Amino acid sequence: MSSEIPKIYQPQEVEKKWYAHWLKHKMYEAKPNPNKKPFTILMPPPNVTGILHMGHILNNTIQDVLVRKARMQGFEALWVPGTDHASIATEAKVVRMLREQNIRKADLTREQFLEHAWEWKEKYGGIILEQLKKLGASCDWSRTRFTLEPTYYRAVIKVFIDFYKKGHIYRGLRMINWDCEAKTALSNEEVLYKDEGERSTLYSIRYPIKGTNDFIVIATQRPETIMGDVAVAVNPSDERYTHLLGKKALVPFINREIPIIADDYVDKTFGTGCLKVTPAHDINDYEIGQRHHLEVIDTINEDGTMSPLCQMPEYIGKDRFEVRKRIVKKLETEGFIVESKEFTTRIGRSERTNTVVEPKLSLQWFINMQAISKPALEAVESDSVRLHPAKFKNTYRHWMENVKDWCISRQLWWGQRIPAYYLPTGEFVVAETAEEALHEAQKLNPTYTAKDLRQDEDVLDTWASSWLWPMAVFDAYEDYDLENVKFAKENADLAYFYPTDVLVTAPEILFFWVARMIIAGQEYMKEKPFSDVYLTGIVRDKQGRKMSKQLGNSPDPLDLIDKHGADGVRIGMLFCSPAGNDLPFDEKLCEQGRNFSNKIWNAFRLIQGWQVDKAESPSNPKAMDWFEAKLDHTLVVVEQLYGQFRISEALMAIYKLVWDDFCSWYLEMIKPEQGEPIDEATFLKTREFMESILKLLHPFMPFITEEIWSLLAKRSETDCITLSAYPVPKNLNSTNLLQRADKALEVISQIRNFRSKHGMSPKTDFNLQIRAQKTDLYVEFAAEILKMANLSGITFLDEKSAYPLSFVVGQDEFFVAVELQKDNDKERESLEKDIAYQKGFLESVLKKLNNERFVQNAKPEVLAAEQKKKADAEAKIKALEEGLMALS
RNA sequence: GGGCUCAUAGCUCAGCUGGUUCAGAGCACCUGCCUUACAAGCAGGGGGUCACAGGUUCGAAUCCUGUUGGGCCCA
Repeated sequence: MSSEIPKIYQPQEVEKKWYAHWLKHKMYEAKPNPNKKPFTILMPPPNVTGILHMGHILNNTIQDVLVRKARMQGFEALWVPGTDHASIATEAKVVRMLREQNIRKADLTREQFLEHAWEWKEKYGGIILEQLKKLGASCDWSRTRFTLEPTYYRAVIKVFIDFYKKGHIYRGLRMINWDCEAKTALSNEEVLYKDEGERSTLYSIRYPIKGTNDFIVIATQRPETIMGDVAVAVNPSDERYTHLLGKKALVPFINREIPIIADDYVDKTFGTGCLKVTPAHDINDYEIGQRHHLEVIDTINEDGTMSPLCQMPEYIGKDRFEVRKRIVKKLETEGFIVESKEFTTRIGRSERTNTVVEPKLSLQWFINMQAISKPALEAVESDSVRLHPAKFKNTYRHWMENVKDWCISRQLWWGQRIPAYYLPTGEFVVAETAEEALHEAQKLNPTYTAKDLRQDEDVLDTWASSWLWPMAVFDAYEDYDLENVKFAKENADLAYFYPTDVLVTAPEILFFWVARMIIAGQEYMKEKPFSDVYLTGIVRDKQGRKMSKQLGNSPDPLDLIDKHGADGVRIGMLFCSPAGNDLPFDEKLCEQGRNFSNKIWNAFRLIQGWQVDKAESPSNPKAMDWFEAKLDHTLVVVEQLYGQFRISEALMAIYKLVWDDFCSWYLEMIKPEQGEPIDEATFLKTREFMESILKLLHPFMPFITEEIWSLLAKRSETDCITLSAYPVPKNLNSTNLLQRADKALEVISQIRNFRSKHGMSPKTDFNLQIRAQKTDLYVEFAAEILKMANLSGITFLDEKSAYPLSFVVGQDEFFVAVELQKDNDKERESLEKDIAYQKGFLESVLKKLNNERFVQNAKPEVLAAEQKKKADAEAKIKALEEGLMALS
């Protein structure tokens, strides 16, 4: 026994050591290799602001498993890592950081702000990738990309221009947050709400119904917007107002006729249940307006004063809040106000100026999706891109068939700035650089100078950069010839690694990202970006809540790795994570993973501790044949499961092979007596088995397998399991052997069961008498049965035994040659119960066999199976009844 | 409101085109063991009217219809 090997596996130093070793020897760097097929995975780039959470652990473990296996199977395996600049999240983070330093974004120029942002990115942006190394991720770090780095930036701009030229990009109206004081658009993140809400007044105002003396009473907190009203909406199920639907109401003062419409958005319990619809000044009203094809009347100017469209000369040019006061007075004097009451509401204020944010319709940039999404729908429909699990195909189809245009502009600074330049006339040109833009502008009017051009302030949606990921990581657009819409020169990486193989991501970004990548791939490569999409579940806590920082219900993955080892955590995550299903995470799963590590470690300790006797001849040929067959069989099963992306099931198959078949059965069969040496043939074969097992495990548990691999034999520095050849099955005609062995193992289990039932210690041996029609199976496995069941001998009988204690396996009867004080009543009861069950079973079988229609309709193999069931049951009943008779 | 999807041991899930690989796995649980590889272990065991109600069939967890209850996406 090698005393220097600890009894319990210690992952901490081992993991650090091997990860450094792999990187030192550049074992995960890939380049085009004509002698190998490529296998490529692109990491969905995590937010650069992110820190590792359980979702990343799951997602990246799966990717690592796939890429490590492919590498061992002889592919040129490439896993490209990187981060996403995440414009909204990062900008918010930087703004918050600056505020802590008493710097306001509004006081900075765009350039100054971006300087701070880059500084932040350099400092914190790599954290998440460093954390992934702790997990064991076998990425090619030399290829790490960032979606805002210069080449990537250029790619995004090029694509914008290309799409613009192709006519796929247009400007359209959309509701944004507007700061009337700063006269600027705000992102949602720049709008603040007081936690406790704000006090406001809710006015109930009556609008006359046209052609009657009746009124309808609406409730509003913004009476200054009534001149922008285009409808009154009520809930369709609100019986109070059903009779008014289709009638016209008249806006006070200006007497505009507006329809009374029904819309589900309206909350019956709020105010009077009647909503005035003002599409220009409220996002929800805007949507109602869209649904009912209503006009938009914008009555408020950029600076928050009333516009001429309000049709009230005395208010034009006056501030919205002043007008509110004056109009309330006027409504009161003219008898329109029914009630006014104070209430608490949520009011958005500008982070910059603290003014009340005005929802404002604004021109934004859109991509016309209908025009470009057809090939992407087709790619999934035809299974050119396969989704796992396939149920997402339906969801995908539905979305793609009802695809909406994509608003790609964002009111932010951190991101690729929209390359549109406005001219004093309000026209604009689109160009890659300011110089080119000027050039274009001068085509319109040669007198323009650089000063006449003003670049769009907004940046592009982050997804408008990440949808190019599969091409941009290979610098595809550096060589892209926009004029001719094709790649100008050969790009070796792109040619070799594209299309990639598998994308592993979350279902919630199936449309935001996956679909758009397919669209972009079809657009520029005329080829899908990947063949298979593995959609993972959401990691939840035990109560089923999504794990999030706000809830604080997510364990820190690095703590878990510290406690259970990276291998343990990886295994724990995968144990219960079928594709597409949520997984309620429980730290116990990592413990199970850790226990498994320890089991493997101890199997290694056993083998390592053996003394080898070269003279000895192999004493366990049957056990070796059997395990060889079992291993081969598992290899086939595991390969199938991988093919179907049933990763957790593949893991479970390997888990059982290792724990049950290898440790509990095989090693126990061949284990020499205490202090005895093992014969060399068995030792070598067993070590070979161990190596195969380690290889099977390596994609799941890279560290412990590398460590044991290095200890199991003398090896050179670069002879690593991570680059070793994955095992392949040797002999596929082993089904018969496995079936026979199963039966032998069943007998052993039954003997153990018998002992347990009769309170007999496993240490007391006895002779086993077998009455069987065919005894060859027991002769074949005699050595194993004797050892595993601790028997003193096996004898075969033609007759019933004199020993009354027996059990039945299949059609064979087994007698335990030992004098036991037996409890006749208990024994009889147990036998009678068994007989009753068997008779019931036989009856159900006979019912089928006696049914003419069954015999006629059932397939021959089904019929044969039923007949065998009948024979087995009859034999068993006979044996049990004999046992019962012997008792009396 | 529209679409998609799910419901099987205490928990997490397998169960392909209906028929002992049909009621299964892992964990948890119970019993007995510190048997020198491993108590983070060994051996054995008990758990389910397959959400509910109908239907099709010789036969349904599996196919059809409805009900109920979850989840996701879009609005």
